[in-house]
Amino acid sequence: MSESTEGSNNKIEEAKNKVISAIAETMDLYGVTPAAANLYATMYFKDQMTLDEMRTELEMSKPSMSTSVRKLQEIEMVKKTFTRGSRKHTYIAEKNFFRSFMVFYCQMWEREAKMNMEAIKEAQEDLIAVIKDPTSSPETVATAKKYYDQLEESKTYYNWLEDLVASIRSEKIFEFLPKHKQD
Amino acid sequence: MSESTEGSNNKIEEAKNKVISAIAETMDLYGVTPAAANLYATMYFKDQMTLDEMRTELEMSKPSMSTSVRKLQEIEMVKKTFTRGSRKHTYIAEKNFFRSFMVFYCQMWEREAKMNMEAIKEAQEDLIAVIKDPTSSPETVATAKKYYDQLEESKTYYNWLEDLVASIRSEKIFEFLPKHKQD
DNA sequence: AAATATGTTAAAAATTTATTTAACGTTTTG
DNA sequence: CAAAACGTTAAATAAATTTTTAACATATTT
Repeated sequence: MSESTEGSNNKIEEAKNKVISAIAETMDLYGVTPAAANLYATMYFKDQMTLDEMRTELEMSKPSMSTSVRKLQEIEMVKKTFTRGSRKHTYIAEKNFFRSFMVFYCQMWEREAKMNMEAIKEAQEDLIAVIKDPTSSPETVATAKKYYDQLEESKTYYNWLEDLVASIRSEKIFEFLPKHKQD
Repeated sequence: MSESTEGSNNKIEEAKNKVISAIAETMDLYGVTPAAANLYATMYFKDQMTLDEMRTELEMSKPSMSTSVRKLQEIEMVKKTFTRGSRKHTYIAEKNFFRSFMVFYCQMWEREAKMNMEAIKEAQEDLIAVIKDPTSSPETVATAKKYYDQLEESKTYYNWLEDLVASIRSEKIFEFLPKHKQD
């Protein structure tokens, strides 16, 4: 290879590294480990990778790569692919950020809505019992009512969150907010 | 206080605790410390609190409360209020989850879009230089073009994220996805 | 002005999380 | 069937984060 083409190749690596760093840094905030974040960002520029390639490329241990790739599969940012002829498992990165967004946030929000709604329902049942209890003092009943109403009010938010999830899953959101190029 | 009203009050505490636990647990995933998560969830059922009340209620150190409350102020889930007559600072929790959602995600997504767009722009400049460089081999040029196109494609996503942020900030999103009760 | 109240910063300790090394279980190859 | 390849699990180490204790700065009261 000529020396100047080697320079061009280095420049390509440099360009990739800038994007890899940025992706990995923002992924940190998504609750994945640095290893997983770096791994995904690296795979974003690869067609497919095996565990051994991962650990060579990132200079990390194999179990670390194994764990990271599993976590990435959970949030569907990486898929396992069958490669005939190879004993090694091969993995590819999901390169469509829209799909990653969908899976990640829908999972997260659904969990949040479900958990909190469950707790709210139980709490409201308790509060109703207090309100109906004839031995509760008027102040106690008033307090129970206040909290009941506050919780009732908050349901609006969780309903909305669930609607948001549904509109993303069904892709209806893209009718309201279309995908487009430019900038 | 009669014994049965005391029981009712305990029941109210129990009801609150269920919701506090659920909120705190989901907040963990939002990148705040357990102390901050518990603090917010506790404040959600209070009118206002001082640092000393916080540490009494959560049985934690004052610096921990001080740090937590500052973090919560950053993401605008807590505001400082002026209470005349009191030397102590008083804080109130933002109880409108819609507003918390807006501030938190808009901050997060804007940061992500900005950071990654910046990196993409720089990377694309590098890649164009490689493509234009007459000493680059045809394969190198092809590779550079491939990455350039991949990055160009991904811009669509970041543009969309920014549109999403704008539609949340302007509240236009609620025309598409209205807030409503029921369930 | 001294003593107290309030909140923050800095250093230390404790806890949690991430990563690695080592061991293990399968499967495959020679 | 023994040896090697591959991946995972478990225990140990390393690193990072969270929380606390202690010291400090500022303002307020007496």
